[in-house]
Amino acid sequence: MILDAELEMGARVNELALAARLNISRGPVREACRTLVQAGLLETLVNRGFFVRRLTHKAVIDLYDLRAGLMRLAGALIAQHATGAHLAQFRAQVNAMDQARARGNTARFQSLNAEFHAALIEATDNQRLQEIYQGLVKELRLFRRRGLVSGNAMELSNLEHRAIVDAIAARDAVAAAAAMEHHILQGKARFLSAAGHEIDD
Amino acid sequence: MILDAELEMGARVNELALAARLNISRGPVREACRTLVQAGLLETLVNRGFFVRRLTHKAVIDLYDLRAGLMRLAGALIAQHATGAHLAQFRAQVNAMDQARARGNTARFQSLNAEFHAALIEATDNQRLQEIYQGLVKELRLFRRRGLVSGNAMELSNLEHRAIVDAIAARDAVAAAAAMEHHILQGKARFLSAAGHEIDD
DNA sequence: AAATTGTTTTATGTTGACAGTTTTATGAAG
DNA sequence: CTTCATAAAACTGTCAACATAAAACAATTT
Repeated sequence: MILDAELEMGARVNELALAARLNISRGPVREACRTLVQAGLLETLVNRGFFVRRLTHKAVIDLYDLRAGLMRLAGALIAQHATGAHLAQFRAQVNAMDQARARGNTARFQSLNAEFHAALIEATDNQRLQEIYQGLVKELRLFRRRGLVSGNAMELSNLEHRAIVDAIAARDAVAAAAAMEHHILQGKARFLSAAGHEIDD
Repeated sequence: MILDAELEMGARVNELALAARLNISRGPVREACRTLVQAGLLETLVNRGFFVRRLTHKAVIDLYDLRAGLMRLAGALIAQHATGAHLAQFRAQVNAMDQARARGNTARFQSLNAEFHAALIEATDNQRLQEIYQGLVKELRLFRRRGLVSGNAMELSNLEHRAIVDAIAARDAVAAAAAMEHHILQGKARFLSAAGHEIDD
């Protein structure tokens, strides 16, 4: 509900209403909310309840920096560990994104883009890194008014994707790390310059 | 209780007993456990309860890699943002660690070491980075039989600390990032070579 | 009319109880 | 003495109710 923007930022989570809607009692609702607090999607105020976390501009920038750091690490790890199957998958995903871009299908591009990033993180074979990264992505989704992406941005983004895959294929950990970091920081720059119709990554 | 090793790895958390000990009911205990699950200190099995997380050797290695990546990012951020007051604090902490080392006071060295790392992370001015890093440190404490550190390891460690502070003082983000990463990866190497009497960082 | 105070309403924090599952204990058979 | 089946105990998952704090509203005063 939070990620689908059914609950807007700052909104209070009514435990009783939510429990009624889900046909459960308040106990499980509260336990779930505690999980979401730790995940960064909710915040809690004593005797006032749970609220959808309000992300400041700075917090979003911080999250981009964090993602850049994690993705940099991911690049180095993948370059060391990736199998041929992984590389084939990455190439297929990048090609599919080019097709979506050619058709102007931004929604499909974004969907494929998220899958590509998830596949990269999975290939690191670092469970905790996956968990933390996916948590950050969810937090960022709090802020993204999912939408308009220019064809130009898609093209640039996918060129960066190719650079990443090429570095991994060359088993060049340093280059892969740099390409990953650069890609996320480009996404951060797009967010900063065009607040509103940014491309996700 | 988990971090003080009062509950050993793999142990089941008895909700009723814990509630009785704390003079509260099971509800708050369960909510706290849910938080600890998300923090990585507990794991949950349906109809069986909460268990202190069991860290495999690989999971510890993965955590070191993650910490290295986060600390690398921290180094770059600090080099850009640190104030003179920060630098003075860092230098004082490193000097204090040298004194503790000279006296062979390993406990104090470790305590100061933890403070130094916490101060570094704070200086990044990135709230989420702080939270995630401190979470990782807690996870790693699950594994550390806190103890014996050779004087030699302390000396090497503190030399790395000085390299970090010098790079920050020079406002060299690249060097600071590299020094940070190197420091943590050295810690990882110490863990790998000497399982049992490793130095923490 | 604005502000302040008192009252009602709403919602959270917590508790104790119940149902269902897992674990442990018990006892019979091999 | 071990193994398996059965019964008892213990514990988790969930619920409904109570107590308390905050918010909303009404009435009084300035």
